Amino acid sequence: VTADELIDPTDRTPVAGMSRQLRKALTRQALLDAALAQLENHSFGAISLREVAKQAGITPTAFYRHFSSMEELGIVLVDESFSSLRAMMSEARAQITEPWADINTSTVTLVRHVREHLRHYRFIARERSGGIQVLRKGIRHEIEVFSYDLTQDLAGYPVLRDLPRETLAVVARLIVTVMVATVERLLDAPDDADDEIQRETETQMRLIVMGAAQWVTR
Amino acid sequence: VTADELIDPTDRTPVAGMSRQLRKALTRQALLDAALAQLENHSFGAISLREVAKQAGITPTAFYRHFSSMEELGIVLVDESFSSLRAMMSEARAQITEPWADINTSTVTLVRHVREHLRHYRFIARERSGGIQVLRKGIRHEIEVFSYDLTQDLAGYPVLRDLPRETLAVVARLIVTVMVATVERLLDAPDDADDEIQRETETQMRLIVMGAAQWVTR
DNA sequence: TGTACATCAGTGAACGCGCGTTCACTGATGTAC
DNA sequence: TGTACATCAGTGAACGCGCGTTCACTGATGTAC
Repeated sequence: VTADELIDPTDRTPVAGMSRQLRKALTRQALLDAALAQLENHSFGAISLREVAKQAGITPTAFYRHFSSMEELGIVLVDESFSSLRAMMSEARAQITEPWADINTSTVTLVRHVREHLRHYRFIARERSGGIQVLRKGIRHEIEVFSYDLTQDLAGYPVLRDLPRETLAVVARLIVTVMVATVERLLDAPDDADDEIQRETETQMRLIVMGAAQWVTR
Repeated sequence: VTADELIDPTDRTPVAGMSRQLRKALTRQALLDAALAQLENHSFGAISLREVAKQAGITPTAFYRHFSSMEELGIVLVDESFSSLRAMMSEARAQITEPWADINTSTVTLVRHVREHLRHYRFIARERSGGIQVLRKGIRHEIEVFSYDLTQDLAGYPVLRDLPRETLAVVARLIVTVMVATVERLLDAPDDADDEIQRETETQMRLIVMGAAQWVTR
């Protein structure tokens, strides 16, 4: 099996030595990629099993060898979308220093990460408020967990040390709200607006942390 | 024409003295209401002309006497949804006093207004990120105008007077982001969470304004 | 006021289309001996 | 190592369904005289 053969998962010509297991995994990924491609222009509720199968290079019936329904594929897509975000976050968490430096680092990282995973973020942003309940619930849950983790991180900053736990959670949810809004802006904006959006987000984060630092002494 | 006859716009039995114009207006509103009802459970891209016509009490073909397509109906629905919000805002604008009191008033008003216009807000919240471009664009435009108006209002507060105009705009967009997030939370939450959500939003708004007031003196 | 004609909101049959899902099948891969 | 059988990813025909849209129509409302 050469690299070229692996590169095109829609090539279903028999290849000596490629195991059934590997071919199946490639087709499965081709289905996920085909769905993600269609999701650039349509919401999840508007894409069809037939079109996804077609673009992945299989017949509609073969789809069922991989997923029991489009909904099941959607759930896998939510997980796939968040997994690289989770990886990014645990890297970032290892490099925490102090708020004012971290705000710059994390906003720059966020903007770059969105640009590098546009299709996943577009999917998440759309389906977060979309019509398919199970996807909406899954996405909201991931974001809640994210907010909770951020509350923990905020508690580590000396400048916020004296805030009650519940207030820290409110601040964390506010920050996540700003992050979500930033993602939405990036998805709508041309590439050359990235720096402008990053600066605005950074300003907003600084405002929030300044307000929070004042909070306890008001 | 009695009140009873006017109450049921799906009643198409001839009524002496009801003008064609009035009957047509009633049917048109019945179509908009039917669409709004279906939008409680489905995104706009997922509701059909046939179902909307059926629920409004007319045949699918008669739909075209009122709108050239579902998309056109959607645009009217966006306008209808924002009109009561705009009315609320211009009322609120007449009662501006000082930031700390206004934050409480406006968050309480927002929560109540969302509860009173649930269907419209749910439609807007979904389609703001939804798959139908013309609706998304329309909604984003309305929100931009809203942000611009808020920038003007903020400029009137003595405590923010010394902030540069562009910073005021950034603060205004941050506040609008929080408002949008609040609407989304209200749509997901049970009625008895309203007070909790209102308090959290109020806290977030106070944090932001405190941060902004500090901004100029940093 | 009465009559003849115009308007037009709503009807019902019909169309072609893409959809999800079923079914019996094919043939390469995998395994038991 | 060779043979016979099992597995199973993918095929292709077929189904019934709801969709948007067309068309010629009906009959109450509206208007001109």
